[in-house]
Amino acid sequence: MPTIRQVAERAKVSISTVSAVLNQSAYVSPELTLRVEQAARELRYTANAVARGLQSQRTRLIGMLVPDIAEPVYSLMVQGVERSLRQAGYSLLLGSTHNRQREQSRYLGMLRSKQVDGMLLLLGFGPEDEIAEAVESQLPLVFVAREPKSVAGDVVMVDNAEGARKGVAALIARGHRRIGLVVGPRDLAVSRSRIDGWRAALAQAGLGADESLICEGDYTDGSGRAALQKLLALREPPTAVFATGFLMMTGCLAECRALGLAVPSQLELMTWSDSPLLDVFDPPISSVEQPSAEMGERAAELILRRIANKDLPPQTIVLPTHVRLRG
Amino acid sequence: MPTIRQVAERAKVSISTVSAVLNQSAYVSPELTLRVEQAARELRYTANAVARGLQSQRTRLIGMLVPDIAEPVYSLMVQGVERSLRQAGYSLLLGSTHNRQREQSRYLGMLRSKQVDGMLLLLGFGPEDEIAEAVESQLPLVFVAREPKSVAGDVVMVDNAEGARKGVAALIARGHRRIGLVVGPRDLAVSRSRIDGWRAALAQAGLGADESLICEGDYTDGSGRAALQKLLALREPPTAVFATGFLMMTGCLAECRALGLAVPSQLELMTWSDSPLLDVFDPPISSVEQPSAEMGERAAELILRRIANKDLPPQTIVLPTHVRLRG
DNA sequence: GAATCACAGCGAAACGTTTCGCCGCAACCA
DNA sequence: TGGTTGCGGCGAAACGTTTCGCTGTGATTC
Repeated sequence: MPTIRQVAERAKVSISTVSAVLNQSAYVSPELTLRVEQAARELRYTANAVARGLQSQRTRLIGMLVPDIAEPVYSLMVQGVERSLRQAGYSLLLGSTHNRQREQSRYLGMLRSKQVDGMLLLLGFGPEDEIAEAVESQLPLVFVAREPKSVAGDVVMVDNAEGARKGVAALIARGHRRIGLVVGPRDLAVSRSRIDGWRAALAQAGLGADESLICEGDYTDGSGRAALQKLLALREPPTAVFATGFLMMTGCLAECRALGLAVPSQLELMTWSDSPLLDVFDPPISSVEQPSAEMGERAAELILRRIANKDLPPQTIVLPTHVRLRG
Repeated sequence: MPTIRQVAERAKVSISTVSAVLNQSAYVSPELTLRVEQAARELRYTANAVARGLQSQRTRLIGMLVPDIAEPVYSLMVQGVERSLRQAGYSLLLGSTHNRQREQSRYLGMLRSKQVDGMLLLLGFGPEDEIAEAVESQLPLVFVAREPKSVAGDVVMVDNAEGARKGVAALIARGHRRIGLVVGPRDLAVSRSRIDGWRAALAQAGLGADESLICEGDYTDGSGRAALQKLLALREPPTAVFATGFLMMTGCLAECRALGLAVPSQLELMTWSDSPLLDVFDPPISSVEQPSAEMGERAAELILRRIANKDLPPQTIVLPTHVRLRG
C-alpha cells in the first residue's frame, strides 16, 4: 500500500502539502494541487484510516451489539443502522452477544479497545458497572430497544407497555379470556413493561390476571416451545398466546404443529415483530409491530448527533407500535 | 483513556516492560510483572488497538460485504462468520451493498482504507478490476456464495448447478412438466449455474427447456412478484415455480395471495434457502437448502487460514445442498 | 530603499503501540 | 582479579497520519 510519503515524493512536495490537498484543509496552489492529485491517482493511494485514527482520535467506526443477528427484528435494526451510518461515512462493527453476560463484556472491551467513536447497545441484563463506566468515560452510547437499569443516556425505545396492552386488548376483543404471555427474562425492563401492559389490558377488561399465564423465555425458539408446553399443561390453558419475540413465537408454532393444535382456531398466536414474512405466510399470526428498521436509523442519528456534541442532554426516543390483526 | 505510558509511570517501569508483561512477549521478573499488572488494573488500562494496528500492521478486523443483511440467507451467513471470528479474536466490519456496483466500490475502498486483515465478499456482478487489484495486492480475500469471473482466490460455494438440478428433478417427480425458474441476474455465475441445473433436470426427464420459463430477478420481493406475473401471463403457464432467492419467493407468494392462487395445489413453489421458518409456516414450500451458517463459518476459517499463510494455493470449498420437500 | 506584510509550502512533533539493539550488573571461569 | 557470559530492563525508532508554527519569497507601504 502506498503511503502519503510516497505520494509526496512522486509529486515532489512535502507530506504536509499532500495532506492539505487531499483533505482540502489548506489552500494549495493549483499547480501543486494538480501534481499531488495526479501522483495520488497514479499510485492508487488510499489514506490509511488506522494512522489517521491514531492521530485524529476519531475512527469513524461505530460498534453495535445485538443478541442475535439472524433474528428478523435485529437484522432489520442492523439494516437501518447500516444504512444511516454509511450515508454519514461511518462503518459498522457488529457483534452478537446471544444475551450472554460474558460475551457482552468481552465485546464491550473489544469495542473500546478498537476506539469506536460510539456504540449502539442492545444488551440483555447486563454488565451495569461496565456500562456506567463507559458512560462516565464520555464514550457516546445509545441504547436500543432495551434501557439500562441505572445509567442515563440516549435511548431509542418502543412503547412496550402500551404495545403489549394494545395487543392483549385486541385479543380480548376477539373473545379471548385467558391469554398466555411468553416474555423475555424478567430482569429486563422491557419484559416488565410488557407484563405491565398485559396486566393493564386484562384489568381494563375486568379480567383477572392469572400470573401462571406468564412464561419467561430467553428469546430462543426452544424456550418458546417449552413455554407453550407449560401453558398447555395448566389446568385452564389459554386460548391465545402472545409470544413477545419472533423466535419464541416460531417455537410456539412448532410446538402447536407437533401437538396437532390448529392455529388460530384452537389456539391463537400473537407476536412482537415487524417481519414482512408474517404477511405472506400462514397461519395468520397477529402482531404488535415495532418499526425495527426505523429504530436502527434513529439510533444511528442519535449517536452521530452525540458524537458531534457530547454535551447534549440525554434524549429518549419512543416510537409507536401498531397492532396488526391477521386472520 | 489511560495509555501504556501512564501504566509505566505508575508501575515505575519503562514502557517496553509494560508491553512485555501485557503481551507476555518477553520474560519479566515476577516482581515487576506484579507491579505492572496491578497498575494496569488500577487504571483500567485497555490497549489501544488503533495504535497497535498501526505499529503491527494487523488490525484483527475482517470486512464482510453482503447484498442485504435482512435477508435470512445472508443473516445466517453473517451469524456463522461472526461466531467463528469472535472465537479467533477478530472483529467483523459489516457492509450491505444491495447489489449496487457503486456501493460495492465504495465499501471496498472503505475496507481497504480501514486496513482490514481480510475480506469476505459476497458481491454481485462487480468491480472486477478493483477485485483483481485487491487480489494482486495480497489482501486476503474469500468469495462467498458467488465466484468472481476472472480472478482466482479462495471460494466457499454450494453446488448450484447440482442443487438446482436436484430441486427441479424433485418437482418433475411430483408430476410437474412446466417449471418456471426465477433466478438472479444472468451476469452472475451463480445464476447461470442454476439455469444449467434447471436445463439438466429437464433434459434428464426428456422434457424440453422452454426459455420463456426463465425469469431474471434481482433478489428483491418486487422482482419476484413481477416474475410471477410474467410467468402466469405465458400462453402455457408453469405449474411450479422455483424462485432461487428467499425474497423473490416471498414476492411470488405474495402475488399468489393477491391473485387468489392456491399454493401448492394450483401452483407449487420451491425456493433456495435454509431459513428455519419454512418448517413452521404454511404454505408448504419445498426448498433447496444450502448450509448458510456453515458457509459463513467455513469462509471465516478460510480467511484466517490465508491470513496465517498468504502463500497457500487458492482453495475452493463446495458445500452440498439438500432438497427438502414439503407438503 | 528599508521595513512590513501576506501567504504558500514545509518541518517536526504527536498520536499509542511494538520491537530491536543496547546497557549494566551479577555470576562464572580461568 | 580481569574478562566473558547471560539476562532483565530500558531507550528509541518506527508505523502513517494530521497539525501547528516557522520560513522564505514576493508584494506593498512609507
